[in-house]
Amino acid sequence: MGGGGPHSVELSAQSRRQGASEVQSLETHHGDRSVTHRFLLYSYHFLRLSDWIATLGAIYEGTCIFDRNCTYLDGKDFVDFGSIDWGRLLRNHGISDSEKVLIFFDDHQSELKRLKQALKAGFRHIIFEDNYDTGTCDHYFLRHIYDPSYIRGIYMDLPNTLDICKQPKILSEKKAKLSSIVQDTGTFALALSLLASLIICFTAVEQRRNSALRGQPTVVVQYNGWKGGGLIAVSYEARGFGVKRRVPFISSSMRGDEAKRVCPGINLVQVPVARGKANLNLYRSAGVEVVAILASKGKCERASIDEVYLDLTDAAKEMLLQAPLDSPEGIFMEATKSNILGLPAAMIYSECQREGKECEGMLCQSEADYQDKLLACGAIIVAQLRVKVLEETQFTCSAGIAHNKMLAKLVSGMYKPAQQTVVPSSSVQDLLASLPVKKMKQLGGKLGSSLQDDLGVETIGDLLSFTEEKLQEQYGVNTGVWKRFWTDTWSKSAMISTV
DNA sequence: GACTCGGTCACT
DNA sequence: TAGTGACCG
Repeated sequence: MGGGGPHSVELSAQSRRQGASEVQSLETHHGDRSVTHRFLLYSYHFLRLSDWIATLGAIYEGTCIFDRNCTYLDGKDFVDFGSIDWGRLLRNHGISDSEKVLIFFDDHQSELKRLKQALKAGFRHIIFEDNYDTGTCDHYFLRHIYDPSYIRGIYMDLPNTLDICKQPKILSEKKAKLSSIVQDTGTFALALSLLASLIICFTAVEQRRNSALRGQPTVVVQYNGWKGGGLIAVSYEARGFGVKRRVPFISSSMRGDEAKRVCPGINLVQVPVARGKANLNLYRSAGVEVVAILASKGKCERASIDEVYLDLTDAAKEMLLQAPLDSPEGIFMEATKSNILGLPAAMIYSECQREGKECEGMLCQSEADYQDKLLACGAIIVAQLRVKVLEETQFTCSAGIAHNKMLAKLVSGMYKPAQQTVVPSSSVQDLLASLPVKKMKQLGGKLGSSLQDDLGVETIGDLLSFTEEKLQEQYGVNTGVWKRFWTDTWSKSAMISTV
């Protein structure tokens, strides 16, 4: 069933079963619509397709209709999309212009592979849909890397970012320092770090230990005696029920009893105890397992019990040398070889623009600069690593891929669980400009609050508009936090291996 | 009675 | 240098 990951076969079988009933309901539901255009269907499953058909109906009002006269390439008649003689099949349906066909992919296959095949067959209107629950699998495709606007609010363009603080009042000394950092960054633009963060490793570890907990809402608690114990980790299944470690606007944390009330079926796992205290060694060693895998691709720096930074600069450069990303062919080859694209994914929607040329342009992007290409390689490597981690440890993890640790960390949790987020060139400005100060590492506490309350700043953009004198007057720029802020923001945050 | 508590960093 | 506080997860 195509080149999917280990989940594909299983999910496809499930999807097929659901497909039969789904088709039934589609015909009933859309049967009274007037047919103005033939909708050719290639699919071997129809998971939640009805929703999408309805959506399409709204988008392409009157032009997209489910048609009884479908050719089903399904079951024993299955032919892979890329192997179908589309010219002949279209003619059989009286369609002469393939550019007027809308292709709808819901097959959880490599989007790049499909895009290439579709373009080759003359199709120009393509929608990719994917609808598995997040966290079950992962997915990655080029637009993530090459389309700066695709990932909202993330960008990396140091000179432009500096423009944010164009106030001439910045102390010349500080300015010089900043410039030197930027200069440094310019040369090291080749440097790339990324952060991978193990998601809720405590519950994941417990779920791996006890198969009965897998897929079940689970929390790890300590000090079971009072109100069910304090929550130290919450699985994503449990989060779906509204269980969380901290309850917003209420000073107390959620405890075991409260979790049980919100989610009666929840599993409370007692954290291991040694000498009367919580012993997290089990979870630490789980992290070590992951780091051991990541370390094969670059220097690792453990940031916390469940987070690690990985410097992929060399690995990315090497990949780029071996397979320059100038041609889509190379990208396709590498991407396919990397075995990341075939994995079913969290919901990703992409649509080629009306003109086929734009579509191809999106792919080629030969103007994409070297840094972005490195990021692209980094993203591919990370996807590979995450697959490997999943296979070898059963843990899923999220990752941020960026040119410095601060940005990587910042976005690593933007899409989760089990997803990765790339910080392409040209979006950092928007991100930082709109980033609430408290989201910035080290500004999550009192200092961040003071900045908001005293100076009225809401975003990093606001903050950067303040002069050095003002900030110094209020807080003193020489505090460690402040120095770290600048360093992490502007520099590559040189890796310090602690493994 | 109870908002986890231990690691890390910066400062003194 | 040991002690303290902020921050984090």
